[in-house]
Amino acid sequence: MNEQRVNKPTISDLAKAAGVSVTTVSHAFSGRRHVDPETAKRIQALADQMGYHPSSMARALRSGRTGVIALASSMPFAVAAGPSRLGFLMEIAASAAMSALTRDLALCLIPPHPAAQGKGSVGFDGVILVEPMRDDPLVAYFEQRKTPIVSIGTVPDRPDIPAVNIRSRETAALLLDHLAQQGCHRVAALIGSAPRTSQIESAAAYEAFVTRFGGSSLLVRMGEEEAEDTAYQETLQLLRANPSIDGIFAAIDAFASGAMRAAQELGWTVPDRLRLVTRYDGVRAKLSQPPLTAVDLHLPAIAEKAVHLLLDQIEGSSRMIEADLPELIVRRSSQRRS
Amino acid sequence: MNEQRVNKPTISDLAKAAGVSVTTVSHAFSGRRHVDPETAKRIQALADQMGYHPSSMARALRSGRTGVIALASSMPFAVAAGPSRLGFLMEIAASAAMSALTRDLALCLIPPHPAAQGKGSVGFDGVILVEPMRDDPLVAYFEQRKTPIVSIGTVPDRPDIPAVNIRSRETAALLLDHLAQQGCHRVAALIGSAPRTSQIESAAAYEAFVTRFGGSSLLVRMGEEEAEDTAYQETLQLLRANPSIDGIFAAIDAFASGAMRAAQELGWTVPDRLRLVTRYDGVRAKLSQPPLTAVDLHLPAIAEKAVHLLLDQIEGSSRMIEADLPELIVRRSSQRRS
DNA sequence: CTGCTTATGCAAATCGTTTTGCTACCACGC
DNA sequence: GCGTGGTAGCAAAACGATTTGCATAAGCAG
Repeated sequence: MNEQRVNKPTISDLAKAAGVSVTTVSHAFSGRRHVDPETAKRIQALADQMGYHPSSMARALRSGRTGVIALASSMPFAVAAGPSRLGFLMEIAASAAMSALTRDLALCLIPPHPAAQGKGSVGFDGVILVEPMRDDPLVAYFEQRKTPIVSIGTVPDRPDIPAVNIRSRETAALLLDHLAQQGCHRVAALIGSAPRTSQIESAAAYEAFVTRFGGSSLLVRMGEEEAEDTAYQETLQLLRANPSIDGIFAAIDAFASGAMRAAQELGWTVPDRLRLVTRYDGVRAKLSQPPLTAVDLHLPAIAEKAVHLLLDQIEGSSRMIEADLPELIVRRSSQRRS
Repeated sequence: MNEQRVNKPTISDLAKAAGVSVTTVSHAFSGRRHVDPETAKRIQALADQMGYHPSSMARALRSGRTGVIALASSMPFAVAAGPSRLGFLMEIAASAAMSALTRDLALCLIPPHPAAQGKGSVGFDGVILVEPMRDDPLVAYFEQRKTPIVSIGTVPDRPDIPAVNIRSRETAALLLDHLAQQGCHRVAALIGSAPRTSQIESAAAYEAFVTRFGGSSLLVRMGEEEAEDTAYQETLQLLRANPSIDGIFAAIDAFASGAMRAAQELGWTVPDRLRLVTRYDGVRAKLSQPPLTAVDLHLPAIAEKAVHLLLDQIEGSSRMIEADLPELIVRRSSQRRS
């Protein structure tokens, strides 16, 4: 009992070794109360020597914070693992992980695994939801567990949930205006059918664009699964039925890839016969042939804001944050003279 | 003190409500000891009604397990955040997160942030290292903290650290043999200079290939930062200096992208004039024009094995796991007749 | 009735911190 | 001698679960 285990030294081991009480050691580390600099130095040295690290679990229990936040998307990773939206989610994940770590938090990836429903043995201090849908079960789940939530992209119909507005309306407007400027007269839109704010606002921006510039609306809504193939099929139909189309706005980059394939198959050259633009400037946009005009959404900044907001949320205050304005990145796929 | 807080109900709240002791409640949940089915049912119902969830922190403290494992790569995310190896790492991350969750573990992403050196307030039960380098500081760090380690791709010079062998030698051999079969006589190799097993074994496989088929070695080693541009530059030089080259083996997909650009700029058509293959079958390989012949490394399976192995490791036993054999995916970039 | 087993439940110790009172002790001015 | 203030440090009570050892009761054979 009073032997030292092979295991990690505890605070009381350290206290004993230093000849002080555990309280003093604790204060020496946290600085919550003054301890004699001499003593503090001795404790520090001894701690290093013994390889003492305060137990995160004990600290968590006492403080009520695990120091872990979660990143969750309602889009099954299995779907995202096709190259579809993996890039988008993971770019956020990587940035959020960095932001979290600089605040001494760890970031957990939690896939919406069916088996994980009831379980989830780990407690999170908060969760960042990526582009949740209307009535997203993840929202319900975390609200029931009273876990603070921050959303990247507002939660449709839930203005009460703090979110980082990723400005999907502005993004869509940017792209559509660009197409108009490039001389497009008949622009179609490929938009996801899931009720996420980005898709809802993209659709709204498109409708506004159509009524402003005249012409009938050519909006195709489609599911996110098998996004590229679906978009391929739909675009084939769309272009055949509407030979006057000269521009396409794809609200998801995988849609753009599919549309590009369809256009090429029909012999519509991009950008001469058809201009094609998409929102997310990921690998797809960059590597496409020709490269796709897209929008820099400032994802790392958005992730950083989300972490920041979540921390506020955990500590009580709540508010909404606007992301930086998105910026257009013009590439060949939409330019007047190739 | 005896009032119920606005906060989460504890086990003793529940026990009081059910009219039993905390012990009984605990047993009812864990099943470590028999409790009357009647009582158990009542407790369950009450728990659901009150929204009781056992505190993960208390459980962690008692059991010594946080239920959190980490995924770390020594490749700065900042580098990976260019589209370079993001795909590779993140595909593993997504899969590992799923595997972890099915075992009731959470997976944390930990970027090698400079500021995170001394800190890291969260305790991990174990860590999965992705393709660590020789003398990787991450290895030293976690060894010092006595955190169980499992590596994806063996740690060079550290056969004692349990790892999932991702069979880089076989992967390289597969690709090189394919090139030979396609009629290549003079194959060059683009290989990363970081001392990771994948690169070391790729180089070895290449040298073996060269000595077997004759001809001189054309191996270019280059850094991982700015991978695509570096490869572009190096390939330009390489092709100009060696017009007889008819095949390139790129050990990193970003290298392949750069090489492709260089070839196209020099007017070497792929695959007619030059056949190009790479290891990782990610977005780059699939979206490249022409698409790249690559290898299915079975990353999800590898991630799953890593999690499994780590769990063994945490519980004591230790061993090495072989990944499934990699499989060639032939695409246009390397085929004899386009 | 005694002795033995099985079913059920409880009280208390434990995990490693943080935090709250409280006690010395010293020095100073009156 | 005595209050007053400041400094250093300690003991003990949380935090919320799990687990061990013990207690009670019932069932049953002898």
